[in-house]
Amino acid sequence: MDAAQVFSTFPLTGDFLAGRLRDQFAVEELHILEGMMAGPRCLADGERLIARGQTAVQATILIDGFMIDRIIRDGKRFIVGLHVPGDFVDLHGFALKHLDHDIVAAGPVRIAQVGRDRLREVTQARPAMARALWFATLLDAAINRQWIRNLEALDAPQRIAHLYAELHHRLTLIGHNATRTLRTPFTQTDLADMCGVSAIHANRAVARLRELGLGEIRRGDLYIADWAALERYAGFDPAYLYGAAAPSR
Amino acid sequence: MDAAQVFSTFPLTGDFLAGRLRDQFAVEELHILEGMMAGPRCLADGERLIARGQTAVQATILIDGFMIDRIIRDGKRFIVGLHVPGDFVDLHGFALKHLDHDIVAAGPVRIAQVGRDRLREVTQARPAMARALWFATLLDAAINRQWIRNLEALDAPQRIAHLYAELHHRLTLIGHNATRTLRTPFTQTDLADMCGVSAIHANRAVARLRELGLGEIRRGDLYIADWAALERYAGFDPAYLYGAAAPSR
DNA sequence: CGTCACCTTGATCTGCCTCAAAAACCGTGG
DNA sequence: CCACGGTTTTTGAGGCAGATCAAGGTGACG
Repeated sequence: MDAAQVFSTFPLTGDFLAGRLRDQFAVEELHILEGMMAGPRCLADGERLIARGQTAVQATILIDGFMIDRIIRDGKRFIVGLHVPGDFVDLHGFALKHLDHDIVAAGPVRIAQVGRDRLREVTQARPAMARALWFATLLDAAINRQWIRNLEALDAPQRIAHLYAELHHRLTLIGHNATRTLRTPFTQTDLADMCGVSAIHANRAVARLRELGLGEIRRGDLYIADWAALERYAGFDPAYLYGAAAPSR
Repeated sequence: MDAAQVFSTFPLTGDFLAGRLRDQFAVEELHILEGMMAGPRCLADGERLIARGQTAVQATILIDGFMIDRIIRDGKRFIVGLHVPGDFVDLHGFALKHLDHDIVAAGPVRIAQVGRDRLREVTQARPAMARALWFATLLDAAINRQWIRNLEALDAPQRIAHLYAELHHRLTLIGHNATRTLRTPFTQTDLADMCGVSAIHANRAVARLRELGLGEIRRGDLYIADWAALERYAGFDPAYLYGAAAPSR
């Protein structure tokens, strides 16, 4: 099935686990998944989908655009996660009952949703589906661990480089080919809050990447010639994304 | 059932989800869980249980002691997670097939294990068990998110304070009452690698906490009079640990 | 064509790093 | 009981990354 077919058959869930376990699903299960989702529905830039502490009554898949996991404390914002199309953005809340962070649209997005009870039925009737959803949340956790390592190991320009390298790989897994340009809606303040630096320093880090000839970031969009050079600079190793290709060791 | 009874009846798994969902299990399921584990078995300080990339053939519960999730890169060590008794330390590997980090004993530990196939049988036969294990991995993820926030928000003394506050709460959930002393096997180098600072700076951060009268850390053991003061200093909010008590908002 | 959000630049200050070395502690064996 | 070697902790000095405060500049859009 080529990409166009995937999206006409599975307009809501066509990206779910694409490049990961998607190939291993029975076609029947892909249809069950698609059939249980209601939508699509749009959110505007900055619109909050889930508030911290709110009881989770549904699960949400991101179809188009980006969303962030956000913690606000003492008026300061910290971004602790980032979602691309095909991600279930609030699945952690399904088993935890509520979430410890907000989930917010970064730029305009399209989503689809399924109610908690329906989701529970499906997971109980189909262990394979439960395993897939579990897997999806563990992918989030693996990315979290990598973010921890990045914050512990990298300086500001490297963190930003790593972020874009990660996005590039995650988008490639779902068939978005960003060869020379990677478009995002992120402001430098967003990048700063993802990387744990001040907005001013994020600006200087972006300038550094430009000086080094590794890429040019303008209004969130990365213009780049040599992805391998960027990845080398950031110490990027895609193993933690659990793409379908073999693990790096 | 009081604590002594729990440990004579469930010597291997008595701490699993204690203070969290444990109360909601059917007694029968607690026995199934206990019965499937083989052990206990000991590991010495620094001994590696799982290597990054290794295919996961079993799941391991920590009974006594501490273990860390470690990534080594270019000869430098980064600690991306921390486990206390009752944690399944390598459960992420069960659904992901392999892990992106090593799991290592910090100090001597006791563990018990179950084979992958047996675990799969149990989770498929008992959706409640599958949900519980899923929940346990999501708890890890919630802690990861908090670590990301800490690295983004706190300076070195606050990070160390937060780490001990977290440990105190996690140990309390499983019935370890550390009122005036919290004993750990961590060197200042370990603390440094968990907090993303150099060992020398970790030492100065420890000294800072002493100066401030918040607590004295000697060879990993924290001597403390006022936990509330430490938590205030660290900006600690236990909501992310999903203890049985109501969420903080 | 003005306004608002975003990006850029400069200056100063602090936290943290690195290199270097000394002191305290711990287990071990004499 | 003490001497010993290795590990861990402590201290000092110099330098860099990143925070903060304060202005400008630039671009998108009504």
